[in-house]
Amino acid sequence: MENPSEETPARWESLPSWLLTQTANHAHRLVADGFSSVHARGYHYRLLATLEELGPASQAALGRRSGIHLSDMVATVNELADRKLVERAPDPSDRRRNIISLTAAGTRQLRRLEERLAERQDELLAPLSPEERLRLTDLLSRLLDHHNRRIDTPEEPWR
Amino acid sequence: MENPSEETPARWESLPSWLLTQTANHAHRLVADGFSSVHARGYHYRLLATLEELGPASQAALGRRSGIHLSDMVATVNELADRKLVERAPDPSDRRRNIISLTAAGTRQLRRLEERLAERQDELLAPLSPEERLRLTDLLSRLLDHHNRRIDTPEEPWR
DNA sequence: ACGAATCGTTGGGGGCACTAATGATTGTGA
DNA sequence: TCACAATCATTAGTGCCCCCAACGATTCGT
Repeated sequence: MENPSEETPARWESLPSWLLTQTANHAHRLVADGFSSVHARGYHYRLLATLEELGPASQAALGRRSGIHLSDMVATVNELADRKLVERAPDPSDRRRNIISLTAAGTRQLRRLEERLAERQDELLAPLSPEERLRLTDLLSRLLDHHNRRIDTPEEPWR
Repeated sequence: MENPSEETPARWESLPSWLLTQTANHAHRLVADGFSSVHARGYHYRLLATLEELGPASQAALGRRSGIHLSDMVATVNELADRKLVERAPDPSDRRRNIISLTAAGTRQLRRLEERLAERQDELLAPLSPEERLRLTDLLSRLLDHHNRRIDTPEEPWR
């Protein structure tokens, strides 16, 4: 029969979905590690970065741009606001909304997070040559684009 | 590492760690979706597949092989045993151990899960040509190998 | 025979993604 | 203009995967 010993690769271990999710686990571990060294996690970075990109905006707008679910936005803003990295103020022109804005401390924190993030990219791709890194990011970008489109799909089926 | 200049997507969206984790999210969604159509999740598949590969084995052995944490093994085995997909019996030769074995129904379930899994691989890689798929899996495999080695710490420095 | 290691189990936690329901507010169109 | 629809913030909860600490019971190594 087979080799019943230890180093045989399980069947699923060559499946693209497995390779992808497991490699992503490592990536996540690396990045989360860097983030945790400044007491942050992914959502914090995503929110701060989106805030810098958009400028002051409502939680809903930030959620749409950053991919953070509206209901997770609340806690994320709370956490950042507690640490004065972000400010939450009512929108006078639309009383349903809060306007979230970046503080100076928030900007500094964002810079730190970007540093940690950049450091880890190299660690993540360590075994690949520069050309291979480009190929990988290209392939992944295309996959991601494809699946994002399949999900966003603003409905237009009529006309 | 170039400057993507105009029409900047959010800065982080071109980072390898982002591409990887987000693509993995799509992969996970696809697969989990297939699994859930037969009332299963990733751990169930991994356990059943490992069980078929190893034959009856202890929970610890199955955990090591499948990458499922020992403490998660308990619940996973419980869930599968409740549905008679797996059997848990004491090991007479080592009373610390349980011997887990696959039932006929478990094998049938495994076949179903493998079907769902295979179906989704194609969906996942849809936008890529056959050559590109090979390149992607090759690159990912190398990344995964690299990071797995850095973590496993195979104990052998000793005699 | 002793301490060290292993096994199963319990009971947590963190992070990310997601759903449902609610009250408040704003918009829209008939 | 007024009823209805849509949006916003919030709360409360789920699911999945990964991980940690501690425990009693058992077996192993020396």
